[in-house]
Parts: sequence; C-alpha cells; structure tokens
Amino acid sequence: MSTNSKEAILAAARQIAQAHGYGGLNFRDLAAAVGIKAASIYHHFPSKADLAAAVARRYWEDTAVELEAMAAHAPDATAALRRYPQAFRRALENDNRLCLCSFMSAEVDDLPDIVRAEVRAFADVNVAWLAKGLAVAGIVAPDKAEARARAIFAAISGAQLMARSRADITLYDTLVDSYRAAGLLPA
Amino acid sequence: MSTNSKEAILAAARQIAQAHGYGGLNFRDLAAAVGIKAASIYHHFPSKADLAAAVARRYWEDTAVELEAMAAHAPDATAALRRYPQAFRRALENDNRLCLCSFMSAEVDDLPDIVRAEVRAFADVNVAWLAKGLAVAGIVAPDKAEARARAIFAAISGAQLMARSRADITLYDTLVDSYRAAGLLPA
DNA sequence: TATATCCTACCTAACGTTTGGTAGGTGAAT
DNA sequence: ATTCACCTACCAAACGTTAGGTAGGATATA
Repeated sequence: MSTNSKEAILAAARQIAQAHGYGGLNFRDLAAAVGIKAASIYHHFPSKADLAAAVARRYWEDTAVELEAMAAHAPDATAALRRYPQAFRRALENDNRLCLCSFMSAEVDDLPDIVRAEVRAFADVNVAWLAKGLAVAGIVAPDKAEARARAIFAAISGAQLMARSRADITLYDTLVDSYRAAGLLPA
Repeated sequence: MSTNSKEAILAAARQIAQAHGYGGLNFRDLAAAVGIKAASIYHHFPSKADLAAAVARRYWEDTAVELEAMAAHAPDATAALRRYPQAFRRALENDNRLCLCSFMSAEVDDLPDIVRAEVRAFADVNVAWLAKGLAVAGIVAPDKAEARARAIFAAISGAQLMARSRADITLYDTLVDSYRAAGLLPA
C-alpha cells in the first residue's frame, strides 16, 4: 500500500490545508486522517515543506487537467469560459473550503520557497487558460487577454473568499452573477 | 503609560496579523514588538481571542472613519468611489501586507466566534459604504447597489491577495485598471 | 505629616500541550 | 538477506496561559 498511502497523505493534506492553511496543517491530525502515525509520514515526505510543495504541485496539476477537460467538453471557447466559476465553486461545495492557493497566498510570508513557487504556478495555470479562452472567443483583443484573465482570476478568488467567510455558497453565485452583469465575465 | 501600552499592543498586533494571520500571531513576538513581556499582555487583554477581536473591531472602526473621510473630501460620489481602491492599496504599501479581514476570512474555521463577528463587520462596513456611493452616484439602480457593492469588495480583496502573493503592487494597480476597463468599477 | 492600604503595570518562572522532527525497531514481502 | 512500510518512543522548541511577585503611584486614615 505504499503508493496508496502516499496518495492518501496527499489527498488528506490537501483537504486540511484548504480548511486551515499551511500553518494549520500538522502531522498528527494529518496522520490520524490517513489512519497511520505521524512519524510514518516521514517515510513518504522528508519534511513539512516538501509535503506542502507536493500537495500544491498536485493541486495545480489536477486543476490544469480539469480545465483542459472543461475546454475540451465545451462547444466553444465562450461556453468554456462561462463554466470557469464552477471550478472554484467546488471548493465551497466541499465543506466550505477555500482554494488551496488562495489560502497559501495569504500565508506567503511564512511559506517555504518551494511551496511559494507551486502556489504561483497555480495562478499561472489559471491565468494562461483564461487568457487563451478569452483570445479564442474573441471577447477581448489578444494583447489584452492576459490582463483580463488576471482580473477574472483575482475576482473569482475574492468571491470565493468572501463566500467562505459567510459560509454561504449562494453568495458566491450572486457574486459571479454580478461579475457577469458588470461585464467582467462573459454573460 | 497604561493607555499607550494598550494602544501599542493593538497596533503591533494588527501589523503582525496582517502579515501572519490569527494563527501566526503569538504573544512572545507581539510582546517583543511592543517592548514588554508576553505575560504582560494579559494585563490589558484577557485572552488571545479577546485581543484579536479588539484588533479586528478597531480595524473596521478605523476603516469606517477613513471611508467617511474619503466621501467627505471627494467632490462627488463617483469621485469617492474611484478612490476606493486606494484604501486597500495601503496595506500592500505597508510591507506587502494583506487586509486583516481577508486573512482572517481564510482562517474562518479556526477563529473564535467573537473574532469572526468582527471580521464580518468589516465586510459590512465596506459593502454599505460602496452601496450608498453607487446609489447616490446613480451608477446602478438602487435595488442593485448592494449586489454590485459586494462584487466590488470581493474583487478588490482578490486583487490585493493576488498582488500580495507576487509581492507586486503594480499588479494590484493593473488589476484595478482591468476592473475599470471591464465595467466593474466606475471608469 | 506620616503611615497604611490599595491599584497599576509590569516582571520572572513555570505550567501543560502541541509542534516538526529523529532514532531505532518490527514484521511482511521480495 | 534485504528492502519496504510502518511502528514506538522520544526530543527540543514554541505555544497560550497562569501564579506569584515587585516597584511605584494614588488614596485614605491617624
């Protein structure tokens, strides 16, 4: 069960970090969630920094796959863009959790360098996907796609954060609707 | 110097919490920043929860005063609204810090109830100010002012968070510009 | 005026708990 | 016979918090 345990640690650590952050992630609670002892985690990850970096890397890798699938299944680029908020909605659906990298962005001053790099990679993945979609859909001029993509990413992150603070997923939905009404997101 | 020490604790705790959050705020570092011993903080605040609640309350009180001053000094409601992003910019100017309540919103699962209540009050103050300005300026219909106000607050929070994660205040400015270009903020 | 009492604002020292991390061992599979 | 996956049993440091004490000022009483 070596591979399974490693994957189970990764999955459980992600859940914990999405609710309590890097600082709130600890080996004893994590081990208990997996069903092993705290010291055993060191068999799979040499340190907390390495664990968190692996979790964050896996997080953006999974997101990249998910976004590509969304683009592939949508009839066109505009339709794919319209579904983008759903990706962030899932964290809230999952017991009012936050995007892992939003939480870690807040904690950036206390993050090991290797973790910080993965957190930034997550934003890069999202912005690149959005920029490509915006350009292909012809919603903004190609030279302004990246700026708009960053704005959408930041706004969606903020909406998720605000909805989490109220534990109110319908607030997230109304915020997204407001972004659409205001013209930030394609209607 | 009793009053001064209490105020000094409040001010130092705010700075620390804006950089490290509620979880990252600890009595020893805080006491050192003030120039006293950790145990002495208990002379002024009965517990960490009470301290943090006092910090958060003072934070939204100060913000309310600042926003009212902004409205009073601006020539009209639209001009006041245009200056709103400046209020959030100041945290980034202050050593790349985050809005205290954005940080604590991420930590909401681990916050004592009395702290959580103050965090929500901060959002209420901002949304109420924005909604009033939007209605008076006639930018949106009065019955849609609060929804738009929430969207602006969430988007600005997200922009600040993203800029902090990159330690790049110019990113905040370009995000705000993008919000204006997209129509979310009054141009 | 002198003295006793109390309060404020801090201190040192320690409490029990939790933290990330280490050393070394056990049992099963290869 | 060795490696793998996990264990027990620790450790030092840091955490919020408490106990008890001290220096100095204010107030009240004699």
